[in-house]
Amino acid sequence: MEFDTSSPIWGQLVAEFSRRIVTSQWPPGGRIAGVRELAAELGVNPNTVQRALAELERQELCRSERTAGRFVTTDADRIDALRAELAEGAADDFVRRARGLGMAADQARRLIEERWTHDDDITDLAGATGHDR
Amino acid sequence: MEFDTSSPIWGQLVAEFSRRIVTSQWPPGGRIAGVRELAAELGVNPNTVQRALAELERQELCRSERTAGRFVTTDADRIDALRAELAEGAADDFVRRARGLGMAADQARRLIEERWTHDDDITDLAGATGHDR
DNA sequence: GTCACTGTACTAAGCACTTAATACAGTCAT
DNA sequence: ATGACTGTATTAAGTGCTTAGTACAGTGAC
Repeated sequence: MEFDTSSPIWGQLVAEFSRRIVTSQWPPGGRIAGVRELAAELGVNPNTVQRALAELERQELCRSERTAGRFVTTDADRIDALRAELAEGAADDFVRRARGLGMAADQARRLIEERWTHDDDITDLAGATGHDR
Repeated sequence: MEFDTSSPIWGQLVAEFSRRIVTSQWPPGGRIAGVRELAAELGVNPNTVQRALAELERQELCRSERTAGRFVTTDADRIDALRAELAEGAADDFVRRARGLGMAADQARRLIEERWTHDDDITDLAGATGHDR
């Protein structure tokens, strides 16, 4: 997996593991691979994985059985709440950035619709909110 | 200004300064306050401001007159391109995160519309993409 | 000339993150 | 009992970010 060097890897792992939980890639009650195995899969140090999982545990998204391994929570409400948190976080980030650029609601909506299908198109916003010329 | 401790401040300054340029808060050709003044305004070290402005210069968004100060580019096309880059970046980030959560296009659209007006509402997504219960 | 400003450069210190390398206690199959 | 697995803890090293402090060259007003 590729990581952004400009923010801590353990934080990016928290996001990735959370995503796996809400998409049931890591199903409720399922056993999570060991820190050494995850570290090898992700290409990072076991200590870094450990730190990310400790944070997931703090959020009660998983629990450690100490010697048997680590398991995803069986609390479906907690998982649904996590999904809502992540969705709202993504939406609020976009709204904050779009408003910061001075975009209007319909402009933002059109932009999202456009980027939804093709992630590597080139969009020309020049003139829509641009300068006098 | 408040900064996220989990990513470099100079990078957050690049984003903030870019925002000021595309919103004409820093108008084309306008003089940019000195590094010491900006640092005092933002509550950071002048060295950190310097690093952010050096990056803006590398992107040809401003140029240094060495002793007279620093000025925003007068190239309106470059500024329009920057606005498009920032808008697309925000949209692509949201699309990537929303798809990663398994959201459908109309779900994503509704979520954005909802978060556009009220940034601190509580949205209940439980059941929309949730578990069997 | 003097003074106040500009951008720029450099050092030293402190801090968080990441890594490698061990080490230890508990569980479980054999 | 032995060996292989679990989570967890610790140390040392290297790196990047941020800060404080200092310094220097060039410009312009007086």
